[in-house]
Amino acid sequence: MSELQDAVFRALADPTRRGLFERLCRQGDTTVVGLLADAGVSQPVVSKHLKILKAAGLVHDRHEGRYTYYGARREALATLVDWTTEMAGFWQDRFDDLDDLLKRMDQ
Amino acid sequence: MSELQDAVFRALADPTRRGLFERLCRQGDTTVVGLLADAGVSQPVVSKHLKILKAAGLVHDRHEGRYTYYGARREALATLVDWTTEMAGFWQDRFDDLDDLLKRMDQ
DNA sequence: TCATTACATAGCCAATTGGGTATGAGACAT
DNA sequence: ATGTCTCATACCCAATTGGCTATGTAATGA
Repeated sequence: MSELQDAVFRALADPTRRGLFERLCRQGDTTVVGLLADAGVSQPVVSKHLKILKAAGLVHDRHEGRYTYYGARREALATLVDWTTEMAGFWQDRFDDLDDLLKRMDQ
Repeated sequence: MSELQDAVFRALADPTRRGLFERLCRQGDTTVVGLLADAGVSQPVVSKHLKILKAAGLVHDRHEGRYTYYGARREALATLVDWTTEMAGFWQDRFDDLDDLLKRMDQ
């Protein structure tokens, strides 16, 4: 029901956007042209996707001269984690063996 | 890049589908009519969404007479957890790098 | 000053998506 | 045997989405 939750899930649903976010996680702050290289789409499309990721709180931007550096906001992933944890929680009430999932989440 | 990962993210992007999955997590195996109550959409639409969730491995179904019971498949959440963990991991790595860098600069 | 570079926005279009109604196929009850 | 109930599929439609090109604006460099 949460507005933010919906924005996060929706933003990460597109593979191009997920790819952009992944690259920002891997390599830190990057300019649009920097991201353009392996994005597989045109520059305006990259800008549009970044705008959507920003609206979902998944990235931040910083202007330096004519460059705009984008970076991942990993705190936003908490939305995903919280939801998954909640779903797993409902399960814990229902089943006894959650080991595999819980072990993964422990890491 | 993973086919399954893409299906999972895409399936959970829609609020109606997420709602269905949530209810299955909360209340265990349920029939289509059972889910129909609070879904806010017509029965065929519920069936269609369940089909998409099933294709993503997020739910399973079991036939009993004229009823079809759907249930959440917990293993599928591992896809989400793994991805999130990986993204968080890159963060950790970069943090370590930064730490390392700062230590070098201290000398 | 003028060209170039970095980026965002606007406008366009085809494909996908999420919803609907109509209908068919089994299972069950009367 | 017939009607009802559960569910899935087929088909249709409007809205959204994801891509493109063209263009504008600001910063930089020659």
